[in-house]
Amino acid sequence: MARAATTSDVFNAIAEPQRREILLLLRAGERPVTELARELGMTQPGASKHLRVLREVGLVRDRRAGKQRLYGLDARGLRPVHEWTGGFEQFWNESFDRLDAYLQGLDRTGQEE
Amino acid sequence: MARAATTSDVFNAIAEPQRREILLLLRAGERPVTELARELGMTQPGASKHLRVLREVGLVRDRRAGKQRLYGLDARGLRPVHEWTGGFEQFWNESFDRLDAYLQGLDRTGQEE
DNA sequence: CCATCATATTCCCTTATCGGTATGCGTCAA
DNA sequence: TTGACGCATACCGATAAGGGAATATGATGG
Repeated sequence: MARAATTSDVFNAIAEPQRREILLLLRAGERPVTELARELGMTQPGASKHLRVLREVGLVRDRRAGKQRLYGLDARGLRPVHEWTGGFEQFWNESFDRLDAYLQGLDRTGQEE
Repeated sequence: MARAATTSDVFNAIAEPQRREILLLLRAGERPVTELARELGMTQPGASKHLRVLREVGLVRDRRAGKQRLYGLDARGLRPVHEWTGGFEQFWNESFDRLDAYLQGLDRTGQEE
């Protein structure tokens, strides 16, 4: 049972580096599949499959334009991720104070390895 | 070649729902493995394995406390994720304007399926 | 040193994922 | 209608992830 109910989850969708690349590119505007594939150095089926995942979680939208199919960004799904990580914001500041205490302490016990 | 170079990446670490739960719990303070497992309804080995992933990407730190091993949050690694998604912030506002135009357009062509 | 408790690791199985290649399907032009 | 183009899907192989159960490791108390 690999990766449990992770599928079709936005967190999972952006766990893939190439999919993140696609999203970054789409900030500049819509693109057809072939152009995405070319810009990212992947095959056309590869791009299509990543786009399918992104579409299923709602991060991209597609639109027909003649023979082409233009993919566009729908970044609204990224907002929950931004907010989720934002829930830790106080902790990554606090880390420098409270965590440093840990780090000293565990260096003392765990250094012989 | 499943999941490519995703491994040992923070994005991948938080792609797992249970690992996200662990991080949320650890905001309230350090905890031993067994307590985490109990609170999340998973087995002890299961918790240990998830904690291992989180440790390898630097999201948690462990510290010995007698027979126990206390895990604590190190949220600094979440900051890049927060910033990455933040790079799309203007787009999830803009979406309501620009994207709605797409959506109307593609409903017209893609509705027969 | 031995027993015990807490945790990590290993093994096994099932399943998902990624990449590539080949192929199917829809659209447009002639 | 046919052929070319753009893209999606199916299939295949390799990989590795997640869960469970059993076991190993490590520290502690007596």
